Amino acid sequence: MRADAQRNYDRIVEVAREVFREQGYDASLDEIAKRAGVGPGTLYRHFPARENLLDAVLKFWVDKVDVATEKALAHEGGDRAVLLNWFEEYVALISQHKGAPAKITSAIGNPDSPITTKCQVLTAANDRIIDRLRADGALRDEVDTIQVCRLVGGIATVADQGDLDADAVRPMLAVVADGLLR
Amino acid sequence: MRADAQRNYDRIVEVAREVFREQGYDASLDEIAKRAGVGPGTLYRHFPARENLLDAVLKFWVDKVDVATEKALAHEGGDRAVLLNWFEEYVALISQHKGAPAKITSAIGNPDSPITTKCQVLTAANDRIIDRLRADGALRDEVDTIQVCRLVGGIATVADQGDLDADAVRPMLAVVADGLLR
DNA sequence: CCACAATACGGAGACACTCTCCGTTTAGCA
DNA sequence: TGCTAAACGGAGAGTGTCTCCGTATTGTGG
Repeated sequence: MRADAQRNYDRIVEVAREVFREQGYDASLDEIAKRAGVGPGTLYRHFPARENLLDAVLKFWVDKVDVATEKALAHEGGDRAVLLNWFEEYVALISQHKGAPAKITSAIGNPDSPITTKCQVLTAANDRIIDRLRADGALRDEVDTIQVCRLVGGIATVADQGDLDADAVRPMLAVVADGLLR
Repeated sequence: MRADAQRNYDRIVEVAREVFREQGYDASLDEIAKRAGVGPGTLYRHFPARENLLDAVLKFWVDKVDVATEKALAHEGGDRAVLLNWFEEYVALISQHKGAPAKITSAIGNPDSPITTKCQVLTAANDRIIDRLRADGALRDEVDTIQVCRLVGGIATVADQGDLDADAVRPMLAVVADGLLR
């Protein structure tokens, strides 16, 4: 990639991260272009669809997922506490900005999505937690990773769109956890 | 209301019901106006916000909710079967058109929403099912109606946005049911 | 160091949607 | 039938998406 192109690409992603956080995932792309000091044509050449921009914005976020997974695996307490703690982390991870939980969750299990690699990171993280709990014999047999991602993602989506706080979310996560544990 | 106003109102609702079903809840309101043979001004005078139109579209739907509730209460089988059967009905009820599960679920518990009366119908229906199961001593103590609506609504939202079919939804509903039952 | 592809830029503008304002029309009553 | 309150409807302003193409920049080979 040419040096000026790289510069613009990086600048757009940086600005998009900021604007998505401020205004949510529905923010105007033309405004992002303007704030980044480029024309709309430049933005759309680098990111043909909004989701491609989201994918780029989530680049460093992958590391956060890994850190959170490690922390969850190292969590003190019983299986239920581990699972609940992870669910809260998971919700926080996919709720970085308004509209993100829905976008991410609906992309899970869809290999054609521009953010499919990010979804794989998430499902892999869930796999690790689930494997650990399964090794303890704590989970029901039919538990499936993608289903878990969707269940918790659904709660995150509802919380995002209905402006619910953590106290309203926790008991819902507990229901799902209890439905998964033996 | 003047007779011509009533005529236009009814016609708009009728067309909206059709268009929402065809194109989802995000359909163009100007197109609905055009198809109904009225100017956009007329549509917006009757329905200042999109949600007001949704509210009107859902008028007869209330009866369906009541019928479905009766059927669920009369369901043969144990408590788990009753609950699962109701959840499937519930998902179907709020998934009449694309985008509806999210809109309805995020309005639950929000008295300022234009569709708040419709949400009350839904929560009342859930109350009846929950009361019945609670009378059997089948539910955990901390179960709360609004939480149940949100949990199942979250699944419906994810299914709607990710184009999941009933076979993918059922096991997720089962997890929630198991988390609610003793 | 320069010329010249190849690459990238950017903004004008087409298109779509939302929503309002206000001049015109119509219903229904006296 | 005539009058007034109610309702209509469409032009158009505002906003956002996305493309096309003339212009500008980069970096390489001579």
